[in-house]
Formats: sequence, C-alpha cells, structure tokens
Amino acid sequence: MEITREAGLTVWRQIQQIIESEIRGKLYQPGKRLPTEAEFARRFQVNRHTVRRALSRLEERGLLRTEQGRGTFVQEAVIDYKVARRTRFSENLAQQHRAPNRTLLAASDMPASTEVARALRLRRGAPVVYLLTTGEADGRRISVSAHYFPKPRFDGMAVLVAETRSISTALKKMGVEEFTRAQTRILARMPTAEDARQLEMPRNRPMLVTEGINVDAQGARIEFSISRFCSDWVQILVEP
Amino acid sequence: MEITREAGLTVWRQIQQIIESEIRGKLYQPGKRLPTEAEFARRFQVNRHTVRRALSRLEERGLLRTEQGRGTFVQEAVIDYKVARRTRFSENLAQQHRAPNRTLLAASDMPASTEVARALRLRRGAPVVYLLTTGEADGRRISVSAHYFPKPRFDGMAVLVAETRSISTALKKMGVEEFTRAQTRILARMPTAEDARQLEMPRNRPMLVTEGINVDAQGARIEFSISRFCSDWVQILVEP
DNA sequence: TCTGATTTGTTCGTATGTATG
DNA sequence: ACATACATACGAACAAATCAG
Repeated sequence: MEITREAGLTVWRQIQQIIESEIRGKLYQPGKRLPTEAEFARRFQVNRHTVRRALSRLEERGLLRTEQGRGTFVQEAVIDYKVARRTRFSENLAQQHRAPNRTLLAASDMPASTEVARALRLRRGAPVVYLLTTGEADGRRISVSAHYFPKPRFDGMAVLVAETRSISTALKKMGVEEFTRAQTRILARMPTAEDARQLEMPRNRPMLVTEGINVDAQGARIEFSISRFCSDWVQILVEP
Repeated sequence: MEITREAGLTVWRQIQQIIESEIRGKLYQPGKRLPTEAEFARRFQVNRHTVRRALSRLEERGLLRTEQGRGTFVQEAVIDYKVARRTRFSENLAQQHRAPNRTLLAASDMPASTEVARALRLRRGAPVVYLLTTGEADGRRISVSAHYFPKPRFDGMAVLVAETRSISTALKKMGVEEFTRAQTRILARMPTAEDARQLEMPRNRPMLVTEGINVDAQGARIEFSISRFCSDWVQILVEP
C-alpha cells in the first residue's frame, strides 16, 4: 500500500482506509494494541498529526479505542444489552451466542436509602438485601450491578445467587416464577476510580448506567438494580 | 471521603467531585438546599473560597443553583427523555411541564449510507431526506438529531418541519397519522469538537446517543434518527 | 515509593493548495 | 488579479497517563 500525494484523495483518508482494511483483515487482532502513532508516521512518511487524524476517525466509527499512555487498541465487537419488559441477563446474552455468567462480589443487609426506598416503595430505612454482582460474557466482565431486594421476603437471596450464578434462577427458587421490568432509567457518566477498577476500563471512557425496577406478576416491586457498563463494549437495545 | 493535598488533583477539584457524587447519589435531593458554604468549609477543612470554587464549577455545569442570601440548591434540571413504543418529542416534554421546541438546522437530499440503508431497509445509495434539528426545552438546547426519511415519499419534509417546528406534526401533514418506535439503540460516547459545539457542552462530559427507527401503522420504516444528548441534562427513561 | 521511558493528548505556529467572490 | 476563507499537512513543545525497574 502506497500513499500518493497527487490524487484527489487526502493523505489522512488514504491512511485511514489502509488501517481500516488491515483491521478488517485481522492483521491486528481485536483487543490487541496497534503500532504506535510514531510508528505509523514513520511507515507512511507523514507527520504524527496526519496519522492521528486517520486514527481519530476510526475511533469515532468504533473500530478503535485509544488509551492515553497505553496505546491504541482494536475495538472488540460490542454487545447489545437488550432492555425489554422481560429482560433476563443470561437469556439476553445466550441469544448472541455468548457465554453468560454472574459472580457475587459482596452481599449484606442494609437499611434502604432514600433512592432505594422510593424505587421499592418502602419506607426510608426499611431493611433490604444488597448484592453486588458482576456480569460476564465469554469470560469478559461487562457489567457491575448493585441489587436491592426487600426484606424479609428475599432473605437468603445472597446464598441462592452465589449458588445459581443467576438472579432470575435465584428468584425462581424464591417462588418468583415470573417478573417484568417496570421502568428503566439510562444515563451516562464518567467512571470514578472505583468504577474503572471494577469494570476493568480506562478512566477516560464513558460508562452507561441503568437503573431498573422489576415487579412480580402481582405488580409488587421485588428488585431495584443499578448496573454499570463500559460503553465501549456494551450498547443498550430497547425493544418493545 | 478524604481530601489529599499531595496528589496531582487540586483540592477544589476533589471537593467538586465529592459533592457531585453526593448529588448523583441522591444524598441531596433535587430542589433541596445543600449545606452552607461554611459547613462544607468546616467539613473539608478548607477555606470557604475553596468550597466556592468547587460549587461555582458545579453551578456552571447546571447541577447547582445558588441564590444570594438563601443558599445553594440542587438543580432539578435533569430531563427524563422517555422512550416508549409511542414516543413524541413534544408530548414527552410537555408532560414534564417544559416548553418544547424543534429547530431545523440543515436539510438536504443525499444517498443512504450503509447504516441508514440498513435501518430504513433500502438499498445503499437510495435517496433519502436528511434533516439536522435541535430539540429545546425551556429555551435550552438539549438534543441535536439527524433524521433520515426515504424518498420520494417524504419529499418536502424539510419545509414542513421548518414550518411546524415538530417532526410528528410534519409527518401528520404528510399523511402519517400514527407511527411507533420499532427499536432504539442507546450508547454513550465522548463528544467530538463538533458535538460539543452543537450541544453547547464541554468536551469532557459524556454524551448519550440514541439511534431510533420509527415505523408507520403498516410497519413500513419511515424514519431513522440519531439523537445526541448531553448526559448532564438528560436521562433516558424506558417505559413499556 | 520514586524515576525515567513510552505513548497518547493538546496547543502553539507555519506553509500550502483550493474554492469563492 | 486579488483577497479571503478553509482544509490539509508539517514541526515543535509540553501535558498527562501508564508502566517497568
């Protein structure tokens, strides 16, 4: 591949197309680091700015991800996290042929905060079961979630979730055959240091945060959850 | 939460982040008064000027509102942008008692890109009407959207949208009495320089991006739209 | 814990070609 | 022919994040 400076096409566009074809041709593997900007600049005999312009366009399009001080990486395929009336983490990912898994990081009883109380229609300070879990797909951590269940109805959730590695299976064992998602709020924010550590993501990439309320067949609120995703790996798909 | 004076981060930035996380964590309820500047100064062991600097930055970003002689209040500015089967920008905001408006920034005919063609079920390169609009609430710009409509069915949309200042009203005048949202994809990313300029937001705050497909009563795809929001102002609320 | 090397991110300035009126 | 505006490209320097020793 050669860069020409006479043709109508600008230099940075030619470089963009070359790198893009090399990514699509799997010359650089997903998740792996690309050559540095300086190396590209040497290879194409251009200024680093010109390379940066090409890379930045590819980043906008989602083919690349750059991390300050670390390098430029080929973006792995994004996961569509479906949100619908009936949303189950494991079914969600199984449909996309990805191996799902849920791991319990922490569990405790605590009094409901104002936010949790309002979501579960409890009094502030009422006892709830708190679980902190991670969701994985193909062994990669894609979400960290806080779950709140009203006590005493859901005493013992922690043990069940740890055993079954699934919220929906644990709920079934607690006698909740069917549940649906009443409301989901979605927002974006930058990760705190702890968010970044838990999600194994860089601090300069945005997070998607979903706050969801699940209700049982009778309409009683059984779970409030706050899930955090790295937006580089996960998009949310809303389907009626 | 502790303030450190050694790290690279200035003291007022640390305070800003702590207060911001407390606001986002709903420790201070929207509309309610925050602790006084003097109380913050005591708590963080800093001068009141330092606290004021943190607060003033949060006010710039719209999270706070200060009133001389009364105190500092959490701004209830976050707009819930509802996404449901039947989503209308104007009804959406009218429900929240906010004055909605839509402004046409640009309009043209163009051939469908791969993405647009797939969304509208057209051949790549098929002619579409492209509109760039802004959505406003209470005079503040909250979204910038690109809309794509298939030609020739929606020839003349640009004029109608400019006149009616509403997509749904314009569609009605084109004979589309009823339409529903078939799918919505939601993602977060950092704004480009152009995004930031159009949304009047800083470069270091994340954006929420929604990609939506609308279909008419017969199920034909009539619109593909990509909307960008500043996540500081807007959250997305998914309701079945 | 500190230091230096590496890598990306940002901001200057300069020069050139092209399209427009 | 000239002025202006804009995008492209190069160069230098420094800031910020990361990482290995």
